[in-house]
Amino acid sequence: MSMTNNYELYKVFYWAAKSGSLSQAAKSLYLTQPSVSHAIKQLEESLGLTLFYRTSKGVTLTQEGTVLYSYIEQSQMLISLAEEKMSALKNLDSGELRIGGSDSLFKHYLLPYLELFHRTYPGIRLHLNHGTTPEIITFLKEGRIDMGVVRMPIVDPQLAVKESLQLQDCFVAGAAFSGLKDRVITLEELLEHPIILFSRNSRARMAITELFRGYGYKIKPGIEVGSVDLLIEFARKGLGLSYVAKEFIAKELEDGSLFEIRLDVQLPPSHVGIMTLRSVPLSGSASKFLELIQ
Amino acid sequence: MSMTNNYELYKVFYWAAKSGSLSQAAKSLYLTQPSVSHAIKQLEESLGLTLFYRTSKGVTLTQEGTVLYSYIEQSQMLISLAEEKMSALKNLDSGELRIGGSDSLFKHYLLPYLELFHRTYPGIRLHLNHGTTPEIITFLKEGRIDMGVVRMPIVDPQLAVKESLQLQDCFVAGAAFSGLKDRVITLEELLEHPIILFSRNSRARMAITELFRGYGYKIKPGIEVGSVDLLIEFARKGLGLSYVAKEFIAKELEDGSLFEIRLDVQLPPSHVGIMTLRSVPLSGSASKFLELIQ
DNA sequence: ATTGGTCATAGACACGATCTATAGCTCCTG
DNA sequence: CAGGAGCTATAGATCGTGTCTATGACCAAT
Repeated sequence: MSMTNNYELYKVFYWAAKSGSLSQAAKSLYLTQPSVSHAIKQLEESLGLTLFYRTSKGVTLTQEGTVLYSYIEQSQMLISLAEEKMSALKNLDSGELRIGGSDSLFKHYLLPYLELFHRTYPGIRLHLNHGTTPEIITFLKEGRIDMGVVRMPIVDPQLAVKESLQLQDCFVAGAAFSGLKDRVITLEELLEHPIILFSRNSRARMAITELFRGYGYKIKPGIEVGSVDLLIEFARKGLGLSYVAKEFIAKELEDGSLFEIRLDVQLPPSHVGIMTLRSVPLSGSASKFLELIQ
Repeated sequence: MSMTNNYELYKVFYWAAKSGSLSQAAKSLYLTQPSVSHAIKQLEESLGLTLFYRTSKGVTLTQEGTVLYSYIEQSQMLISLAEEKMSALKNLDSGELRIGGSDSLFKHYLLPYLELFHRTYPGIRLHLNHGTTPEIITFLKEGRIDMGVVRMPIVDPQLAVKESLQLQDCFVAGAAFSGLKDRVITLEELLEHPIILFSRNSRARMAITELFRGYGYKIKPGIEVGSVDLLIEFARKGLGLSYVAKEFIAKELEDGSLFEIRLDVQLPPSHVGIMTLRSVPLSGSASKFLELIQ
């Protein structure tokens, strides 16, 4: 579709026009002067126009050459900017990292890594998209995020999932239920108390519902909340027993504002996985972040 | 100074990104698919980044590729515009023609040619710069005009001058001097009447002064004017005898509002020359106009 | 399973970009 | 005025590389 079959000629033209000398242009381009002379001639022939006045002290643009230069100069600038930008992207001086996940995982798991990453590569813009697991998967497949951080298990042939963290969920309570402290509680007894669970469509919620059903019980929360922070807060205020990953409440267990309820059954651990699209290479920033996490 | 040694790769990249298919790009560029595949690979390697996701139904840009595309697209657009513009310049659909000369020559000599030229090439912008002969020569040497139209003789080794029109200067008068009609007048008698001449620094003025001096007379105008139109107008109003090229007053001679004064000496013809810079190729529009003039 | 599309790879070839060498020109200098 | 130092243009040889053909691997749809 283009009339000139070699854009290289424009590069030569640009340098020749810019420096006003074919010899100078040759130096800038690491070519010899005859090469440049020839290139310009080729360009002139292919356009059917004379672009330069040749004098014994260099070259100057003709009317037509001046017009051409005004376009080519900008075009070269853009390429030059593009190359700078690409170099920045390569060195992770620029770019973006888009992660999907739940707020709780961001806050309680990824936060320190994100901090470190941001300090190491301050030029990379971080985009944190929160959503449910299916939403995250959709985002990923649409290319709107680079990776997703969700609870396992994930079964999807398009996704590469790497298990990265094991969580031990448990029931916890605050001072209001101190009668349950230091004892082993049965599921039956547990269910006599108000239960605080994560909202219905979450992975963790489905897992615990399933678990109780396996033992022949139906778990029915008194309170449903949308964030781990509220699970913790409500338990502390004595509104009920929260079901939450032990790793997320290390501080509260430490200072005694919450205690773990020991059950007569073993609650299964859950896993956090990092999903990426199997078929698609990672961006520079994404692969660097993955590296950093492990 | 540039990191990528071949801008051709960007062209290939552009078409591949634009069409989302290496095969398609190959068709657009009149290449084979492996060539395109290889070119993209080369570009990716030289940038150190992956630009495309390859799938079995084409390619799509990666994050980095998208960034690159945003620059390259514009760059290609500019080149494409440049090529269009160059084509227009070549076909004289666009461009400019800058002529230097005196108002009188524009009006009485060039006007019909300018009209024809403008009708033939309406896209060409005409710039008419008037000035004295030395000014015109300066303009020409500075590259501010493409050609100059002035009275001969011009002696300047840098200039190519083509004689294009012979003018016969003569003295004319209007009805007020009808006593001079149908007679042969001597120079002496002529000088008894008020004379209207062009302003002092003009070629025509210098020529006539010189001529009279050769005959031993000193010509001293009663009125000096700055344009041929005023020469004509003042003569018609009877303010004196104007010295003017016969070719410029064809209409007035025809309708009888002016008549030529016959002298006992032969007034030398003068010539109009078209000057161009000897060392410098003409612009497309300029050479076309020269062609048209002859 | 077959077909038709995609992109990737390998290896051969030929064209053309680039080089060296030289010439012509203009300007400047001793 | 001769000679030198710039500049660009030209000619011809050479080497590199861009391009091709042929083929493979993969995927999706029939």
